[in-house]
Amino acid sequence: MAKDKADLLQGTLDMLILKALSLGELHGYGIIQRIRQLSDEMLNVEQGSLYPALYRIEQKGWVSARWDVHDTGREAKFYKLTRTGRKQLETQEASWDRLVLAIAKVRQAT
Amino acid sequence: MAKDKADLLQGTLDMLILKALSLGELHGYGIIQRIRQLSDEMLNVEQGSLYPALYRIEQKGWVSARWDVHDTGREAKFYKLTRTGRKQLETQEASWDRLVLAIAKVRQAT
DNA sequence: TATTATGCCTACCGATTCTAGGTATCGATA
DNA sequence: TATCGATACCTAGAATCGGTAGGCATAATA
Repeated sequence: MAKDKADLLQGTLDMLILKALSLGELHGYGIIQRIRQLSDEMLNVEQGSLYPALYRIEQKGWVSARWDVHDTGREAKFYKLTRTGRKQLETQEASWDRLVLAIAKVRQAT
Repeated sequence: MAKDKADLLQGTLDMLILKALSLGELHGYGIIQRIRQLSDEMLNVEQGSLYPALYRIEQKGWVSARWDVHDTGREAKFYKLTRTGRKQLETQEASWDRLVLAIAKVRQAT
C-alpha cells in the first residue's frame, strides 16, 4: 500500500463497510471506492480484504445481497444493510468511540 | 473480559505499552495496572497479551529490560523505553491519529 | 491456613487483513 | 485491431496479534 495510506486495524473494516452501505445500496467494488473517497484517499481497502469481509458480514445477517445490472450495463452484486446490520453499525460505532476515548485518556497522561 | 471493558484492536497494544513506559520505567505487571488506571478502567490488558508483546517489542529494540528488586522486596523485570522506542511511540501515535481522523471522515458522511 | 494479589511465563486458538494470484468485461487509446 | 487500464468478482495462503487457559512462585491478607 502507498506510504500515505494507513493500514486498517483489525476490527475496523466491518464498521467501514456497514457505514458505506448505510448511505445506500452498493456493490463490492463501489464500497471500496466510497470508503476511499469519503476518507479523502486515506483509507484503501484491498479487494482481498473486502470480499471475504462481505461474505462474513452477509453470513451474520448484517447485509443482504442480490445480483443486478447497473446503469453501465454491467452485472454486479449489490449489498444492502439489513435492520440487524444497522443496529450492528451503531454498536460498532459506540465501541469504537469508547476505544478512542480510552486511548485518548492514556495518551493525555503526563 | 468484563462486559464494560473493550477488547483492544490489533495494533494498539504496542502503542499503549510504549506510552505507559514513556511515563517512567516499569515492570510488566505494573504496565497492565498503569494502562488500566490511566484509561479509567476501560482498558484491561491480559497478561497473555502483554508478555508476548513485551518480548516482541524488546526484540525490536524499542525497550530494554533488566531484572531488579523493588521496594516491596520482590523481583521484577523492569522495562525502559529506548530512544528508538520513543521515536516509535511518536510514529504510532501519528498513525493512530491519522486512522481516527480518516474513520471520522467516513463516519460524518451523510 | 486459605485465599487473593503480585509477578513471570508459554502454548494454542481465533479472527482478520493483506499479498498474490485468478477470471471476465468494457472503454479508451495506440 | 490490439493492448491496456479500470471495473467487477473471487480464492488461497501468509502473517499478525490479542485472548484464553494453563503453569509456577512469593507476599499479603482474611
